[in-house]
Amino acid sequence: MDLDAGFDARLERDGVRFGARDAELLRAVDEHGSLNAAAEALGRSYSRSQRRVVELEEAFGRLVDRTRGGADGGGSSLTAAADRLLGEFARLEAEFAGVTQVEETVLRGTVVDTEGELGTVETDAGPVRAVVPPTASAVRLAVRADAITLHPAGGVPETETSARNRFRGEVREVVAGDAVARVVLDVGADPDLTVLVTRTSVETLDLAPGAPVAASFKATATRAYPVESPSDE
Amino acid sequence: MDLDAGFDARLERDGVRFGARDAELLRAVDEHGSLNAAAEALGRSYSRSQRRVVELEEAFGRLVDRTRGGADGGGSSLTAAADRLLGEFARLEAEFAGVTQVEETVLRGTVVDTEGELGTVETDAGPVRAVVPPTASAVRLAVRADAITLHPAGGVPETETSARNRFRGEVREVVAGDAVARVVLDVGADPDLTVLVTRTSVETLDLAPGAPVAASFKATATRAYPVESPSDE
DNA sequence: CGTCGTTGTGTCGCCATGGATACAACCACC
DNA sequence: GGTGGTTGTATCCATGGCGACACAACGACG
Repeated sequence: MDLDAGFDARLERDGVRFGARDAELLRAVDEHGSLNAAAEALGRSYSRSQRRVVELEEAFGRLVDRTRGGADGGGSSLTAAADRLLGEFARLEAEFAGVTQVEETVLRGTVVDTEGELGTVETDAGPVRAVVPPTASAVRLAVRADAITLHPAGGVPETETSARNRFRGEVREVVAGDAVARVVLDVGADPDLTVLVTRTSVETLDLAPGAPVAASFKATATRAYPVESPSDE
Repeated sequence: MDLDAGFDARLERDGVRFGARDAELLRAVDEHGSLNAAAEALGRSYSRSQRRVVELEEAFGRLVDRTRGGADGGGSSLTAAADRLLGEFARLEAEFAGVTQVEETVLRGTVVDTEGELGTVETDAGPVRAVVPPTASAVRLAVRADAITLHPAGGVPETETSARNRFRGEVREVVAGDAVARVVLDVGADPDLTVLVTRTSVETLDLAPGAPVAASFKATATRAYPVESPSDE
């Protein structure tokens, strides 16, 4: 499906939302040294940009140090608070971007047991402990490729680690990238399990098609979602 | 800081964005059996809602099966495509929500080496392999609490697993929840490392204040961000 | 064959966002 | 003391999203 997942991140305080557009503006102020030049560079009107800064400052505190007059007419620069805000926003955006970019394998299963927020989901590849929604029996289980750790097939008994889920499988394919490799694992379930590891790991673990391997991932990093059809009345 | 992180998720195709508002509408159609009743229930105008459905269908394919006339006047129900779309959207939203909810520890460090998208970041707790931005030396390193696996202090040599990062630490605090526990670890760095594990793991690993323990996490699940101050010219 | 609650379609107007423009205030420098 | 490029502020206007409303089409059922 050629569906693109996207998002608009925001930081909120006192009902005021700091979004991508605001971040752009502050970055432009930082880059050009004045609100005027910033608005110009972004193709926005000065008046609106100025007002927006004031709005933001009412919620987030002083963001811009302004100087008026002088040989160069003055200018504006960011406060430390604005720097922090921008940093926080960048981190949030990067994290969201990670969600849309990292591959994940979706297994189908049914919840057979639940205690608190955790539950056990029975899948083709075996039982999986995961965070399950309060009321749902048929679920989809999404496991991020970067959340799975690989081990030698014979290694580490399950009790030795806090990763509660463990599959035994066979390497089907290794797609090596620059520094990162995508490993596709046959674990006896319909969709193969794709795992993201460093190339170093590919070597130390001797990952090649046909090799046996164990895959483990944490229950707390695995989320189950009610299976689509909301019309199951 | 009382900053709230938020987001608006969307699925996009052919430039048309399917957002939370659209999901609400489709769910209401499913629930009430007609577009009319759906719009009514959501306090929206029928005309706008109807047009929106048509817009969406131009990009995402048939979403609503309509019946006109009949004793009950007709009605609408969701197609399988709409169910899938809603499922996909719910998953996306849940995943984003996870990002804003799961705690993470942010370590400061400097990039000392880089190959491809990966790099080595030197931190107070030792070197960490992580996904690093192309140009940045001073970085913040965010590690999600649910991405860290715990092991007995003496266990598993590093080469045995694909988790390239390993810290040795001491349990400082265990906050037990319903089924999940938050473990705070002293790893010799300024912010303590918080880890999310199941209560089962707390028992099998004998996690209690003062206990020695090893924490490992994957390089591919660790992201570094340029340190805030964009004004470092 | 009329009824009734739908689905379609068109038109109007409200309102929020943001651009355009004008003008006052500022002030180091020449 | 004038100059120049800022920061403030006010006002008007264009646009888009959406509600309000009106009306045609539909078709099983009584």
